[in-house]
Amino acid sequence: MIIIDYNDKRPIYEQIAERFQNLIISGVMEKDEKLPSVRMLAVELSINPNTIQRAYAELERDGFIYTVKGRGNFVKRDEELFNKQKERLLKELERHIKNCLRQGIKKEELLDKLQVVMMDFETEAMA
Amino acid sequence: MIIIDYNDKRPIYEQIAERFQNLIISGVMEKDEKLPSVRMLAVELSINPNTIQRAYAELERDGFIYTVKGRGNFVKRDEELFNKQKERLLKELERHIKNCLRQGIKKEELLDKLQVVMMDFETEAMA
Amino acid sequence: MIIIDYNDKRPIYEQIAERFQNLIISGVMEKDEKLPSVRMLAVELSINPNTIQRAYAELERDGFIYTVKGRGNFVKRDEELFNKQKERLLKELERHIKNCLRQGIKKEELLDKLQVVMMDFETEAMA
Amino acid sequence: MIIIDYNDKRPIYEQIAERFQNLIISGVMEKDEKLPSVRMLAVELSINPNTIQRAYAELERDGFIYTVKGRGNFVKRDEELFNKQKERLLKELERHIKNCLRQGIKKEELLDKLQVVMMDFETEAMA
DNA sequence: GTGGTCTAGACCACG
DNA sequence: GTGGTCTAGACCACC
Repeated sequence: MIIIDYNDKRPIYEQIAERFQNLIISGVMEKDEKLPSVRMLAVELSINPNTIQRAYAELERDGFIYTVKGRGNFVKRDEELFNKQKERLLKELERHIKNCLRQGIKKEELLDKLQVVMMDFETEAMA
Repeated sequence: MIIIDYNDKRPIYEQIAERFQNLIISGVMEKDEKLPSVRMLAVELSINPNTIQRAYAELERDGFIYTVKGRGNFVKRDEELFNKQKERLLKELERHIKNCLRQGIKKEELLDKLQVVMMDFETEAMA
Repeated sequence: MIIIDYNDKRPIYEQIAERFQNLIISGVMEKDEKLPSVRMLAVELSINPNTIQRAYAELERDGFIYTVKGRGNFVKRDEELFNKQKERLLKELERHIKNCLRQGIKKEELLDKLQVVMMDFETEAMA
Repeated sequence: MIIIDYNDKRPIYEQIAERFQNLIISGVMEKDEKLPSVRMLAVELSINPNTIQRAYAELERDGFIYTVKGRGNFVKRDEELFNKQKERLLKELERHIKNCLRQGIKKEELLDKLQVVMMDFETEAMA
């Protein structure tokens, strides 16, 4: 369920946190569903439990999961939060698009790219 | 001409390199134009000369400038390179758009966003 | 009668103990009144009996209840104890007020807050 | 400047973070003042650098300091943030006062306590 | 020299 | 068995 990309420059704990965030927001993981325990996931990914712990701490701090000591971590699903997250993503996208334009990429190229990616995504989702 | 944002999480050398890259690709800096000397820019930004040095090294490695020992650093303008850079940017954009879609942002929202940003950019460019 | 807040960071046994403590000191639970049995309460709250056990142990240790083997747990009501408890609370309040002052909250703000809360509490108590 | 209380139940990193927060909000530490380096403070308090690191990470996340890699951590001073922090403290105070009232502490006792603490604080501040 | 990440392994509190 | 904290020590990126 979780894949670590060691070529990715971002820290491992961030990759893990982002991955779960995706699973939660997209609805693949349901409300109150239990996340894998810190230790088990650590073994599975063969990384240190501390690293998982940190990813989970991040997710809890950001409101995506809640922790019950002695029981585990569970999905939270806070719609309001999801909207905030969406806005953050769009903001970042804006920054990125502007950067593209400033470096001379044409409007048409951007529109094309967007169309293609959306098409890909849909066919992928069907499979 | 160069502004450092200390709140930005990216390393300083990267900020500087990116800024010059923008100036070069957008054509503000012309072919064979001289970049500020390492020492002068270091004083101007009151940062360590090593940091400037590294930014310039990065730019040279990526083919945006060329270095003449004892004379300075100069803009290169290699069209083929610009295309590579464009592709890199579009690749990154693709990744980001996919991320948006996976987190439940609708196609229409993305298209809207793109339109708005492009409009903004054009009016901004006129001013 | 007892509500567990899983968002609360404090351990469950502490929440339960505090809740009973409130009921006892406020007089809602009378002297020699029987507390729910460990097992029944555990089932009712669907938590581990050990947790209830620990809450009761805490209450007994602090002198709020007494245990009769094979019979159950009963409210104690020891006025002297209540005074100790009061002092503990006031001590904690003192620490907190000092913290407020150190962080630049004005005397007037604190007094205002106190007045408002006391007013609220009285009208609430009447209802 | 920093004291760790090993009797305090709260984690060390939290104590350290709170202490700096106090110093910053109260104005003892000025804008852009440098905090002790992670390693130096670790040696001084004879605790592990990771623990300091975590305290600093917390402070940065909460907006009290900013980090410049390779240089150190510096005081931020964001007035808006301070107001939020003040409200948080008052909220907590409210909760606490209510708890006192519910456990039968009289209004007069609370008012007295407040007066005394404020007096203490003032004379202490003069010294 | 600075901060940031990660591992290995320990201990504690909780259920 | 669960998560939370801490230590010791290593390595990296940055300045």
